[in-house]
Amino acid sequence: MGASKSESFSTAHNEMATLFKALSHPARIAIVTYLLSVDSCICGDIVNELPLAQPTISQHLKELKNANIIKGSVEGTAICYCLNPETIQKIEHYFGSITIKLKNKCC
Amino acid sequence: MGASKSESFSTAHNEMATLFKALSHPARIAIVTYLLSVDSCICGDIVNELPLAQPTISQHLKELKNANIIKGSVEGTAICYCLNPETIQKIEHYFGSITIKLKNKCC
DNA sequence: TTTGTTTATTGTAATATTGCAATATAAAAA
DNA sequence: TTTTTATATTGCAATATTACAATAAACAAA
Repeated sequence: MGASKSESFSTAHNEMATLFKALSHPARIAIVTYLLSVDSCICGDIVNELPLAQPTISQHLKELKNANIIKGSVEGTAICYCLNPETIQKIEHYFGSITIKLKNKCC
Repeated sequence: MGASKSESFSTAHNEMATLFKALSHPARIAIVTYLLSVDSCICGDIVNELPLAQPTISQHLKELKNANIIKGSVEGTAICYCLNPETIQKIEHYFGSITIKLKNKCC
């Protein structure tokens, strides 16, 4: 095997897992952190910032984009990437509701 | 290649990536959801609940445990698993601080 | 048009993950 | 002690991910 049996799980569970998978690599966390720390958000800046080759960064950006964690807009030759607040809030809400449920439990 | 260049990134970035990787599979999301929905938290119940074989569940539980997302305590022959509130709060805080930073930005 | 700049895609090698049968381990029950 | 019950480990096949060189695509500038 090797393929995960995603069809055996609910859409909601698969959606959350997909979001977390997009964030499960240090380079992608570094990209998110970088996008938060700067005003502009040009792809080339990310390539200069991270210790990875340009095709690798492009691949990581694609995964973040596919998961709707970032959005990209064309700015002439360059592409400006930024975080998608909706998706961030979605994840934040997920953990918020877990915390509420945890308060009414013990172990 | 195939190995991620984790040594090129900060400890903080690697730690967050490790937490998200632990949550990046629908079976592990389903386990977290199940633990939140029940009072008891016996391993065998999880095996009955999920559409995966016992060794596979055991492997997923191990990954959640390694990431400190769940804790397990021996109860006779059985093992009682539960969520670790500290780790959940850590992740919740991560997104909380992102949201705050995002409010002071535009795209 | 040609050249330079920026980002994406393709192809591929190295490594990691997933799933499970078989088996091991550990503790309770008989 | 032997048996049963519950969970973990091992070994392996199928698949996915990661990284990057080479190349392509898209667009601006000369």
